[in-house]
Amino acid sequence: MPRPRAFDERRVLERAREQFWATGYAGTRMDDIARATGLGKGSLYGAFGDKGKLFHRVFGDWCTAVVEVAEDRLAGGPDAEALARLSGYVHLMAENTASDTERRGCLLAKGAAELAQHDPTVAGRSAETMTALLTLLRTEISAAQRHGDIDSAADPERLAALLLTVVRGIEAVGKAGLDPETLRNIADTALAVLPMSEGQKRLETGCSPAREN
Amino acid sequence: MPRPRAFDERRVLERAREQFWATGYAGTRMDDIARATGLGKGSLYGAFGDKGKLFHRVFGDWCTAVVEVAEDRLAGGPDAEALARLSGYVHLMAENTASDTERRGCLLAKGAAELAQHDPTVAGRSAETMTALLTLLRTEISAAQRHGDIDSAADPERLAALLLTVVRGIEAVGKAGLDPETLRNIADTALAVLPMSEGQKRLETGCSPAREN
DNA sequence: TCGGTTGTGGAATGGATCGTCCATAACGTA
DNA sequence: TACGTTATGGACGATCCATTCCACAACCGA
Repeated sequence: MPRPRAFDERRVLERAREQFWATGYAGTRMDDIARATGLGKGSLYGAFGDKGKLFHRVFGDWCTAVVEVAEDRLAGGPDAEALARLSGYVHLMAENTASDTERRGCLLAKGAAELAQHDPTVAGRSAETMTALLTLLRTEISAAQRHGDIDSAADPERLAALLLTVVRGIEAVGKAGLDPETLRNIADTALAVLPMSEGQKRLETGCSPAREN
Repeated sequence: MPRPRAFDERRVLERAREQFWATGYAGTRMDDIARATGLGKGSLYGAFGDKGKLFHRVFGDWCTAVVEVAEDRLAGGPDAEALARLSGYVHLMAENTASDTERRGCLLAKGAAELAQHDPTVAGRSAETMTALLTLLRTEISAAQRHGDIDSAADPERLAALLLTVVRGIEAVGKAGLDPETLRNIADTALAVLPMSEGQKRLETGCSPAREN
């Protein structure tokens, strides 16, 4: 019976994400979002509540996407390729930051930096996301250990935390101004220093493991 | 001849820093700073220009301090202790984040995340800071290589970039919600996976190198 | 075709915020 | 002690921004 919505909710959220991504939470005006989406204020507020709720929605979707990218790259596949999957993931993340010519960074980092301290929803969601990424990385490291690539004496939990830190750190130093080539090198180096099994020839720290992405 | 200032500029900048640190640039009101410092708006604007200039001043001082901490911990000292200095520095940075119970994070990361994209001054200053930290780390890594601790085949530039990424990454994942114990473990792990010289017994990845701080 | 319900979009509102202004205070010097 | 100069701090103005409101439009079922 009611009048149906004339807009595509997904598309509106995409536009809103662009705005928040570009100018942060405090720096984005609802007018900007209204103009970017073509919606009137009434529709915007009717559909999403208020600015905070809209941001939470966008932020949550982003976090979901971050984990999904990791799942696509990491989860599932033979143990023999676990190390390659890890390498592919870390390089992909480095490449994302390296090619972010507009220096927008990652909305997860940006949002957490701006709001996590005062907004429990943002804090909780970002913490969940970190935990999910940690689990994915740990699983793959264990797989690579089972296959005999990574030294089985190493604690997979710790190596996973290190890799997560490197991935998030690349984002941070990239935003802080390090050049793209350096960012790519960091990904290479992080993978090169992973402790390999006794039998494995240790990769040289000075050069890169195979880039398969 | 003129009436002298009744406030201590250093103290005012400290208070302003607290505010910007706690609530970010956009989230801090000049009225807050006026109240926190006890200054009236007239004095504030007369002494520091405007909100942007005041932030630049605070941000610049912070960056200087970040580099000074690194210099204190890293620069100068015998090659034989270079590895210990590196360890001390990385652990100190991890400890700083781990003990930041209010989750304020680092103003350098926060400011860069919020403003670097649109504010060339902030972008430039943060990039300078990264470069300075890189240089300090590279120098120490070279020293540790000379002394035969770190594998001399490794590229010190790359290892320095990796360590910088880990340090900044710890800050990022800490703000994103990882627990303090994990943060400390990350520092341990990062140091444990550094490529050691042939003759050196490789540290176990599962446990920590000596903590001297 | 018609009524009820919900969507739409722009005008209006109320509060907050940056920066200015100015009357006054405090200091050094003559 | 008197004067010129700068500091002080609170009131003020102009702007901005999140949110609400409302008159109207669009759709669906009867």
